[in-house]
Amino acid sequence: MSLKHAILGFLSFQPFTGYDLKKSFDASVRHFWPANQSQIYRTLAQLTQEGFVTQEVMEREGLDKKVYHITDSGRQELHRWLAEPRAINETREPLLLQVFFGSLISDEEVLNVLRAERDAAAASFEQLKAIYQAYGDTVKTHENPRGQFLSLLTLEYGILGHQALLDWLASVIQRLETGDYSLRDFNDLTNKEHRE
Amino acid sequence: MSLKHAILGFLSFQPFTGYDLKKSFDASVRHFWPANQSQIYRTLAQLTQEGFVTQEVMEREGLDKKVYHITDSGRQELHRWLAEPRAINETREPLLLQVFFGSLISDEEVLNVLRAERDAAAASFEQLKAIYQAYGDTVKTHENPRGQFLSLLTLEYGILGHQALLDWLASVIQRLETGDYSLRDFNDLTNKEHRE
DNA sequence: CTGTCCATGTAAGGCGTTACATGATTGT
DNA sequence: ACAATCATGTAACGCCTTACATGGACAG
Repeated sequence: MSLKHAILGFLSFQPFTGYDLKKSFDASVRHFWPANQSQIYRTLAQLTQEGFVTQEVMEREGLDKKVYHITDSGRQELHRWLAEPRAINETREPLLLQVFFGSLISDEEVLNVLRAERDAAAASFEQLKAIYQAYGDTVKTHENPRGQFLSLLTLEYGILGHQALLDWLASVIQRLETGDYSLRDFNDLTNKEHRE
Repeated sequence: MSLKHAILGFLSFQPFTGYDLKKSFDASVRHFWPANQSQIYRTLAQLTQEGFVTQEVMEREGLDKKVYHITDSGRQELHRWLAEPRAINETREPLLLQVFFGSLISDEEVLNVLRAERDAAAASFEQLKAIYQAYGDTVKTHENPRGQFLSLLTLEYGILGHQALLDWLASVIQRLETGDYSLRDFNDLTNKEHRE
């Protein structure tokens, strides 16, 4: 379970309450690992049970506040998970199902779906670039340049991915608008490996 | 639930058994919508209950064989779903968590993870291209050129996405190997919209 | 005095995976 | 004789989402 390890990751930086963890997720990793509140609380309970975190209870008016700390065995587990290559990750894309079965609906209906996707993708593309540009200069001055660099790489990934998506969407929309059923040619793509 | 609609999609082409549906998934949409056998059977039971499919029982030796047919209300539901724009789809990328928290492990450990990912991605990239090239010429001669074209577009998407991924991985690996913490410059990227 | 922020959780249900179980037919 | 293919399912567990519930503090 990756959510466990994402939480351990944040706690390895500093102790957090469930509430603050939620804010950290939303502020940094939500683009590639969204997490919701109830999930975070449940997972913190599990982590506590497994001995990977401990809770420090701060008495408050109303409900008590619980600050979570990572334990040594938590750090060990996190390290193990981070350094371990994962097998291929399976992705599910409802949009592609819509395209795949697109022959069952009209061109206008397909285009409607594609244009909506393009608009949404364009918006988050701009958003990612804005964040990227806002933090891009902070690497050298950051207390931990390597860590800052690595975390910004995830934004790079998002930007490049969105670029590829927008590219594809534009070309698909154009082909459908003109009734041109021609396919892209990928023969120019160098595949240096597997060649003799 | 998209699996429901993927199944309805296949059944809109022709009746299938659960077993054959599984093979159809594996042969065509597994790259963007993997489905396993028990899930398919459970979902077929649900669809039957909802009146979107009917079963035709064929008596056999051993267990009976059940062929599923889509109903009119199933076609209607499928159409509705296909034509409806979805909101943004959330994606979860364990690899990016590993990179984001990469400051907790060594360069060699990060590189190990990234190289494994690159190798896996390169393999599925080649696989996608091979399928694409095998079917690329069939559009014009296909009984349903539009449908064939649309289904091949999903392969295009996969190929472009993998290209972007491999691109990113190569450049990240190179920067980490040389200890170069510089970021990509995306200022050249045209964003024609949102500009005055 | 209304709403937002801080902070905690429970309940229920849907989606997905893994493992297990059955049993005939066909190919090596 | 053994394995693969055809074909069906159940059980159990894990992950994720949505909705609901509580309650003080503080700002407009």
